[in-house]
Amino acid sequence: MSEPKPEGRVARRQRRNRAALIRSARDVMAEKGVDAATMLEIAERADVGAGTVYNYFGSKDELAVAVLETLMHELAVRIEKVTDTFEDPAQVYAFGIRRVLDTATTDPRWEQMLHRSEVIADAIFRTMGPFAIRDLRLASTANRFRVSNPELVWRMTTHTIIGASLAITKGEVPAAAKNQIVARMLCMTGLDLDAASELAARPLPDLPSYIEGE
Amino acid sequence: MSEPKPEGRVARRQRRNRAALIRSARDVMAEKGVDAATMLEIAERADVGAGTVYNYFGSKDELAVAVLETLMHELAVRIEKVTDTFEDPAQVYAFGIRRVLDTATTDPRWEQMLHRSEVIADAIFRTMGPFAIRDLRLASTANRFRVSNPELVWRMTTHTIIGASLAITKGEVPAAAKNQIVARMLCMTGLDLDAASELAARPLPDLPSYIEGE
DNA sequence: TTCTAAAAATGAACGTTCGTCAACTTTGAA
DNA sequence: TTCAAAGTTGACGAACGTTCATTTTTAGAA
Repeated sequence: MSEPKPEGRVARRQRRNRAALIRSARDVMAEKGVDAATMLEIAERADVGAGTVYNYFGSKDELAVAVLETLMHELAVRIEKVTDTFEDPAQVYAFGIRRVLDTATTDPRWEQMLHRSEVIADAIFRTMGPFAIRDLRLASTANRFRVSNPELVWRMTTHTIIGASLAITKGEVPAAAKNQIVARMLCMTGLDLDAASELAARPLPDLPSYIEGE
Repeated sequence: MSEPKPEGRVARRQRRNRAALIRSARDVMAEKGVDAATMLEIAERADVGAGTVYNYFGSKDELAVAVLETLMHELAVRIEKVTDTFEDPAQVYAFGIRRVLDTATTDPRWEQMLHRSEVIADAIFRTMGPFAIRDLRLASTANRFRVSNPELVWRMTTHTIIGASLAITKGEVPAAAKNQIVARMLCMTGLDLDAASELAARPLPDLPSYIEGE
């Protein structure tokens, strides 16, 4: 281990390049969609040669996943800031779901990504899973939910969120149905329909904006 | 309308070509996956020129959707044959879901398609929707389910099915969890967890094999 | 500061792909 | 038999992700 070594120019440039590439890819993919975004344009916007991208990401897909994870981590942090003042553990989980659904259907950067459902669902599962699964556990021990296998319920919920977001984005389902959607998703936690509907209809506090560096 | 005209050679050849293309595409895509299947190989296996494919299907994606719809229609017909003897309308819906989940995780032709989650979920929604939505309605009027918006519940369920199938296929969730998965999906119909679990655990009659021509 | 070997960046070139198109063949009514 | 319309064909263009030989930059030793 040679950790204490001072950060050299290489390391600094690599961090800058990596960040610039993710930022560039995030923008291009949000504008044109993942498929229409070309590696060349992404590289150019990041002020980097076409081949350099492959020193940082093994493939276009890997880059797309990195972009997704960035977006989701930011959202998870913002949600966390609000929910850690909540009393009811079930409400913490419900709030998270509602905000993810809202963001996915509102933020144009997410919308373009929705078409890679399986990739995005997996990214949500991994990135936001630690928060969601913890909340599911807490609410279960508090006897609000009845979840024996939180990983499973969370995985099913991520796919449902993406599916619902897609349907709303495509106009197949009105955005006004969001509360209904959330209620049905909450039913998967063992809550009965009435309790779930009530939980999904509670007032929704605003999210704080994201501040770089945790 | 010139319906009564006897079917000419053109029409006959077109039907043959179209069917051959779908069959060919179904095989190649099942073997190599949707992306790895090239339009050239599909055309060759159907004994047709490379350009001809585009007279029948506007794009590779359109062809993939046609393949999916064929598979799903066959499955829907097979399910229908069993369930129209059931007494409990809730069980009809539950059986359908269970069988779709089973097929998606077992049939190699489905497995390869799972990676286009959003396309396949949409195809399930449209192709099997008429059956599923009807069953949801029947079970609701019988007071077994509580579903005010069956289209919405069905749409959410399709995405959940695909997500769960993907997870099982990738080995992230054991196949033994299928009953749990189905139970949680049934919760979305307003059923409480215990009733849903019971319904998901009932003995599962076999499916008849598919017989060409309804 | 100067030198050097290793690490990183570069962008032209490569191999594939989808989808198009002008030439060709088949069809069936007159 | 004739011939315009409909259908088929495979070579082709354009565009993409990825590779790799070459050049540039770096960190540390002399």
